[in-house]
Amino acid sequence: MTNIDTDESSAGNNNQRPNHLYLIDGSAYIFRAYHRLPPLTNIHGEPVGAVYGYTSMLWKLADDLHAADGPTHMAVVLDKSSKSFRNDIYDQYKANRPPAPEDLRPQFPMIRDATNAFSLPLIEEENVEADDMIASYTKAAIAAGWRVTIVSSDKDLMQLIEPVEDSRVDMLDTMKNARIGDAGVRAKFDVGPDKVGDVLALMGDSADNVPGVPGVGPKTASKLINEFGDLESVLAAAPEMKKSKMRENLIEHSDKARLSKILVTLKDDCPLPIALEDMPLRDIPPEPLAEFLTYHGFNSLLKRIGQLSDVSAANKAIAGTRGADHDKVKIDAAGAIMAGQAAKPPEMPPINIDDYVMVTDAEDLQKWVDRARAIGHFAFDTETDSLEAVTANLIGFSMAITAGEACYVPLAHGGTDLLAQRPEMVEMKTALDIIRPLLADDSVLKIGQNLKYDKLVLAQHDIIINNIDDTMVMSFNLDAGKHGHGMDELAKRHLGHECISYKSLTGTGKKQISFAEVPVEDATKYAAEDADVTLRLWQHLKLRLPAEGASKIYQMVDRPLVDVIAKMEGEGILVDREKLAKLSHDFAGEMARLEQEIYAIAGEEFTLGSPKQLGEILFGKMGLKGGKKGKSGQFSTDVTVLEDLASNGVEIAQKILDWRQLAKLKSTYTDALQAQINPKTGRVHTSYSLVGAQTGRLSSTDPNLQNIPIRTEIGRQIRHAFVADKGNVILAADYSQIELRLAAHIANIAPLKEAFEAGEDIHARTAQELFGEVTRESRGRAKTINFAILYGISRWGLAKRLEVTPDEAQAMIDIYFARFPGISAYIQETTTRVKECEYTETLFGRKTHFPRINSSNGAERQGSERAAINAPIQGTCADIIKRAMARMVPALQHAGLGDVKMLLQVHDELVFECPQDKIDAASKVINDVMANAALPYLTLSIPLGVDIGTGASWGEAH
DNA sequence: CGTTTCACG
DNA sequence: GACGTACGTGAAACGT
Repeated sequence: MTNIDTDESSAGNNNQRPNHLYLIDGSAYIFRAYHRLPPLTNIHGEPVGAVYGYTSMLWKLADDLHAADGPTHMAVVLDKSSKSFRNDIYDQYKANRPPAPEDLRPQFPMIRDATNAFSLPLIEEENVEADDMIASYTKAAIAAGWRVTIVSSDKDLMQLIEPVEDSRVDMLDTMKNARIGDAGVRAKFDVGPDKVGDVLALMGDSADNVPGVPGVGPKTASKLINEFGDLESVLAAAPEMKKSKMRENLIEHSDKARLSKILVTLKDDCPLPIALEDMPLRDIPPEPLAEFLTYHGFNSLLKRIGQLSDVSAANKAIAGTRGADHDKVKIDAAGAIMAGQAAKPPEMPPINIDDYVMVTDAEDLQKWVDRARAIGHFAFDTETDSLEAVTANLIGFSMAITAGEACYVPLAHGGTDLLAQRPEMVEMKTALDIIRPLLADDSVLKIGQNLKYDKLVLAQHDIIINNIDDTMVMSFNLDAGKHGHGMDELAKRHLGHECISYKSLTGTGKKQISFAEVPVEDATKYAAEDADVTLRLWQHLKLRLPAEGASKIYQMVDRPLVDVIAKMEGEGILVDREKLAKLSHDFAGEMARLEQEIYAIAGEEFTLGSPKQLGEILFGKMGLKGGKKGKSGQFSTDVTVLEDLASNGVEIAQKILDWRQLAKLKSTYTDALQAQINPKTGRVHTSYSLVGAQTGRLSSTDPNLQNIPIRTEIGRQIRHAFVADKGNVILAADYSQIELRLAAHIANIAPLKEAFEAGEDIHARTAQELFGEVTRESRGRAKTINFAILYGISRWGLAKRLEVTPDEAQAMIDIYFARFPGISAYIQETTTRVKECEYTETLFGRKTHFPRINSSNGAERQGSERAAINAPIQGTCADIIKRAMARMVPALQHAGLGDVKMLLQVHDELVFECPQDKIDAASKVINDVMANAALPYLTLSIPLGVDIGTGASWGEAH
């Protein structure tokens, strides 16, 4: 891990610091990459594992470039031929090397292409080894007063490090992400860098066929050198040593040792083919690099091209604004620059809950508001009596102006109970009138943790919050997959602070009290702390956003969505209560009938909803076959098991399946939804979480409106209960096959792209490619395989789904990969990359972290691998529909369709409530916005198809 | 509070 | 040799 100061002392005086030359030992890297990476092939079928590894390594360095003491000059050094002066003095030198593997040889010229693609100078001289060239350049650079970093892990090169604590030469091992200086050499060889040659001469090097002295290995060699000083002294002292095999060997093989010394000593006076000054590091021109990446289909790198400059700009911004604070910016395994959790947060006074102020009169409040306006930003938080924003009552609010400077404004403590003692408070209306203009002011930034909630609560009081930053969303854009994004967790992680728990104030369970009943003194500590912590978190996270390349997704996609989602939740959707009640009643009747039949067959009554009891009845008492026990030792009774029984004519199984379906529909939907109708609005208001799904999708709770039934006719009836208000229709617009389209684009699957371009039935096309014919059967299988591919396939998983043997499933996978070579390249490239940097990215740069991708637990690791294959596709889909949503509101407004309301999002579908006379106009706008949502940032190689339907209910609109 | 099942994309 | 085999979610019910 490399720590680089970005404070003023180093970043602020770039002009004065010495030139810094990075010398990349390209040849050594190729071999390591070749052996370390799986045998990847590019889209042309050429082996490119080593090329990919090499390209990734250069990429990492490109990030390093922008560090404060990063390179000013850079060059790649390659071996041109296998011969050098060493072969003239010792014909056995490197003679034991096997020839390069067949699939590595064609990669050597590609390494040159890669180097050229990065517009880096390439040094390769006939009859000169790369090591000697590196030694010569190092010597010249040091003589000129420069610093040198050798990008290699070759131990021979360690001789070039200066034997002092602050060596001007160091080595960088990009695979281990380690920097090696004088101390690193001593740790490895137990001698200083200047004695490494002597140690190597004694121990020899089997890889290069350097003989050394028989019987002397690294331990003995360093011991001898430390005792006698250098090789010649060791050899001279040998006759005086006490009699041993080692003494004999030292005497007998002294010539070999001297020869070895010559062989390992680097030649540092080679003529320099390019002058030092002629390899300055410039911005990397994107075109040649893009061309190279495109040719090989290195798509994940390709789409990150923009970041090379992004990172540069972001880092400069940090160096410029940070000034006095001493944060470290470090380079992680991926080379992404992170000011991570390990970094100390910006310096702030400690959190002291006794410093917080309670504001109880209007003049005081006005002073806080004026101060917030003067500073231009503040943290804000509302306190209410409910988690449900649409119905929650406002109890008070808190503000934090600077770290530690926070207040709470109680508004409705003591409740409405006339007997209760009401504490002194600013009158609600007065207080709201004072903060309303501030919250609406576009020039003052409002910082909050999940501000969507506060927006909804305050919307009840005609307060609009403009210009926001949301720490929860910021955290999600930085750390999705690493940890949760709740405030308490973030405070602990980033500030080392344990927040006062809500429960400690209100209690839990039966005894729980409303926040309005919490004493104002306690409420002040709690609420002001929330605002204070939010402000501190913001100061921490806002620095990380640009440094870690997360600004784009935050600013372009997720931040604008907070307003949009709040608006949708506030609208809610109209639900036909009578329809649901009737369904509940019908389901209950049918369930009762089935229940009796089931008990009759089973011969006893039992709890039908208990999988445990059911399993015992079926496989124990009735002795049916096909019982599988899971790890809990319980019989499984899930659909696959019951369907299996049913298809074998087991009557009870089908009845249980039917009962189960009804029980599910009734409890989860028809009963529950009625209870979710908001009494104030008469509509159902779901709550969307912007941070709920690691891939960037939304999730929906209370109630979940993203899993309303559709697949079965009986379940589908529930959709008919979601209706439009008078004079309106429900308009449902969904992306057609968007995940497959994006997979075709991202993995560059030519036949699928053609099919989408031509508007073909994609599963039929897949069936044609795979099985040579399109039948109902083959199309169904093709559909299953298509989805399996998106999810990271395994032969066993596919076998289970298709009810074939794993071997047959594997055969289908093989054919699929052969017909669509892009997909296997994508899978290989994605898994390789995620193993290196532990995150994936969408086309819009959204990161999802996979901290368990290198787990030693196989199941855990493979699970992460499959998720990582899926994440860029699912995540890009989420990005696209989110962009469509953010643009939809102004687009409708602009078209004079402000009364068309966006109500729901279901991953690839948007549901609107639309005045009957505006269906055509709205359809056009909605289609336009959705189909073009990727533009202009991203031009896809496939069209995005949108299907739109309308009807009196959601069910009819499909 | 964990497990099982099942609703959706 | 076992693990457990499709990705992402949330809700309800059971049973400890």
